[in-house]
Amino acid sequence: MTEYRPQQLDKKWQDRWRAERAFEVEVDPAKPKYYCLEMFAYPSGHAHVGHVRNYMIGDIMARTKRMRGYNVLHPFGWDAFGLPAENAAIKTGMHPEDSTLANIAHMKGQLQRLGISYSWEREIATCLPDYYKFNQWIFLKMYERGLAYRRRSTVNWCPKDHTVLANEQVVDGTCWRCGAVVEARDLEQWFFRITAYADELLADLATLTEWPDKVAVMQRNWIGRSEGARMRFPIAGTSDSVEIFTTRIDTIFGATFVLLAPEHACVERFAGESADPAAFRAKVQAFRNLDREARLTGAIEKEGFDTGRTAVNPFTGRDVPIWVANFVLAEYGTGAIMAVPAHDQRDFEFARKYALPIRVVVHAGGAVPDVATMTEAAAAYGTLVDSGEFTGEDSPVAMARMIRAAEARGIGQGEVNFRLRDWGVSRQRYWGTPIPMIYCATDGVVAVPYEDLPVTLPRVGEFTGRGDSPLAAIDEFVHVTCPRCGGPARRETDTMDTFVDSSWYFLRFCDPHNSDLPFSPESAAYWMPVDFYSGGVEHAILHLLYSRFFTRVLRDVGLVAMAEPFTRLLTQGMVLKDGHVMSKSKGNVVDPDTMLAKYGADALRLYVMFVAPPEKEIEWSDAGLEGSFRFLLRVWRMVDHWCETIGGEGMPSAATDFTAAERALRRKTHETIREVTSDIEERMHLNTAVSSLMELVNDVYAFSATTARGLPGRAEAVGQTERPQTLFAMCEAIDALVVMISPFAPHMAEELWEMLGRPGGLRTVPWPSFDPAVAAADEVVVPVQVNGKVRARLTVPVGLSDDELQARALADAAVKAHTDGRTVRKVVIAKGGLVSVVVS
RNA sequence: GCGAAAGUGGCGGAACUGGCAGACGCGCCGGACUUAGGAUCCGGUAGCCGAAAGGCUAUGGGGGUUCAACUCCCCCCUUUCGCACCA
Repeated sequence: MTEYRPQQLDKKWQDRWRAERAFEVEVDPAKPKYYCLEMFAYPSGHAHVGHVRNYMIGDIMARTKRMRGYNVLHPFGWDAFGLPAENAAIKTGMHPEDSTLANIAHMKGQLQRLGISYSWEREIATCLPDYYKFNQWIFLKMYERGLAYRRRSTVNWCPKDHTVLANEQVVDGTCWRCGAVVEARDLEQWFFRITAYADELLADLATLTEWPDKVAVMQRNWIGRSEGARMRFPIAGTSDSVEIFTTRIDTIFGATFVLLAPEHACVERFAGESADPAAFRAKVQAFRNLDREARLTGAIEKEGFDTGRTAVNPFTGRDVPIWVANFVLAEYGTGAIMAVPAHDQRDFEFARKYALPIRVVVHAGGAVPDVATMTEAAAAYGTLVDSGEFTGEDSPVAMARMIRAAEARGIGQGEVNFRLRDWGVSRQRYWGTPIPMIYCATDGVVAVPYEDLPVTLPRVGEFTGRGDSPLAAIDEFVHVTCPRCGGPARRETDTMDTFVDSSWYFLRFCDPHNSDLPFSPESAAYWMPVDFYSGGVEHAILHLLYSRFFTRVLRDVGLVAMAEPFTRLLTQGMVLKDGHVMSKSKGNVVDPDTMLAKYGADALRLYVMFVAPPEKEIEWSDAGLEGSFRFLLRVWRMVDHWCETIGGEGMPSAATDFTAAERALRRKTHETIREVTSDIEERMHLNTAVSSLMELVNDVYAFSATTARGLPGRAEAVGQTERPQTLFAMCEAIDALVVMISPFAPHMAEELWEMLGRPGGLRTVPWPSFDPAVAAADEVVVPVQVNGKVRARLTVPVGLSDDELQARALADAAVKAHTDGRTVRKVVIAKGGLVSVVVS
């Protein structure tokens, strides 16, 4: 009896895999490829069980696909730039580069100890110049194509620390560090024109058939396409006009005032032309600050004030007042709306509050709303009334006609609007990719030439968290000569959003050491798209949308052929402890290394896979882990018990004369092969794959008890010769078991395979194949229902005719007891093999 | 408020296309082996009635479609997640 020592096996096989470069791959056009990827990690320091669950899930797929004959790319890397390291530097003084590299080293060790089959030679870290050089390269390509541009935009500004804050650093409207009330401030910032791809990003969601619906829906809502019209309302007494966007042009005869966002360009102009510009501007600024604060605390009261100006409703010709309102969004549409209080709830509340006029212009079903008494807006489509030549038409028809009329008169046109906005990528931070741009007094904005890349991030000595971007304080960095005129110039000192890093890293893995290009088109043509991608649902919108955007840009640049980077997506559930998400601050993390010391990597992997389907959240349980460990012991004992009789390279020759017990075991073996294969590859139900393996083990134990060799630990007749058929059936079952358990428990499986004397490392062994002839039963149990209740189970030969089956069912004594004295109205024989008798 | 997903034994979960509800595991109960068992092996385990055979009731609640519903349809409740003034 060989003892199971998981810690020794973990080390033995991990060392051997590394020495044999077992998981390194090259492009091989002769073999089908499979690109299996888990979202790379932010190197926070220590991975807990919640993090590593995802890597285990991917590893099951990678290891299975390898044995299924695929050339499997399974890489890993580090999303190594970001705010936490910089904040830690402010607090502890440790340089972000030092802390990040130390964290990476530790976490890499953790993953290796779990036996995740990564191609470590392809490891990348986004904070290294050989990676972020190509962030800059892609940025320049974007700039050339007009997809990267600069404009003023609002940021959170802490007036005390003189610094820009990220949204998550704003707590209840105040600075997270000093508590000062955060202000809105306009800065020049770089943007990526993701909206240029909005239509394509939306339409192609339909092609992502192997994504969870949930994620596609979230992206669809995020992009938020809406069809409507843009209309010009002339400003009374001027030759200018206010442009509005509406999706309800059919209600335009009820538009009784116009509302502007506080940031709207006209607002500043009206302020300047007003009697008391200072008072006017004070009101506007109050709205802007309140707006940002309220976004975090919840709904705000709708407020506004009269600009004193009026516009002309182009359809009614009447003058309508122009107001500024705090709930109108500057970023959406034109930043101005026509208010139709009778048919829009927000406009209705506003009109009631400030006693503005209301006109009903649409009648839906039911009572006609009365302006004097109505308590809410009537938002439904209906038939137009009091709408001039459009009166009597239904809303959808009226909308189309009104847009045509507006276009004919030159006062507006149909327009599609998106909720999606361009992506602001500037960060006034240190620990990120420098934006490769230069500002020259003579030449203006100049791109850094490609041959000068990378613009290397200089090492900053001290982090105070105050003032501008830390890079702005480094003279050698800021002062450059203009690449165009050679004169003095200034570098951009902002860095890029770290979402840039993660928007193309999956492409870098195809060719991670390329120093000329982000990756070669040939490598991407072979490996892309990612066949299986798994990660947290918290990335359902931004990361996945940005990655889809980048892939399209790189397609248009000519580096890749396809548009969608991820064929199949799995969003894995979180791991909870005591009902809460694991986190260092809550003190409820489960450290994988603690579990490894006790049970080894295989038991931990098996437990996490078995306890629930991958996409569901799980509650950590020590008892469950213990149970998985016991199952592995059970496997170990059985294989150990049989390996001297069925071991070696020669399989017992296939016999024909099987006993019923041997046939039953072979049937179970092949059924298990079928179920485990489809559970892993198709359904990703890893929990039921494990339970199928458990059932097989239970059957092997039952079969073993019937043999001369008996059960492990109490072999009464060790050495007695078994029938070759018995050896064949046992050998077939155990080989299939060891191979199929290997994605879950790779170290133990390798060791058992070696103990069995089988040639080759397991990754080179083909996955067992399902033989339907062996799996076919010769008898089946058919339940018989009478009026929907099961009253008997008949054991009948396979292939019995429906007529014969019906005859036997009705002849059965237990069935008769429920049919005697009644009339059989109907007998249904279901495809699945079930007889349903209806009596009355 | 809008959108999405989910609700099954003491617990985690299974049931794939409408076809035997509760696979598999944890826990618990019993047996074997044993100086011992918290190891191992075997068996039992949804609830209620019954000595048993068997019967009845059960998949959040209420209706419906069907020979047959965890599964499909309608209404309601609860939970989780996402979006949250998008004109």
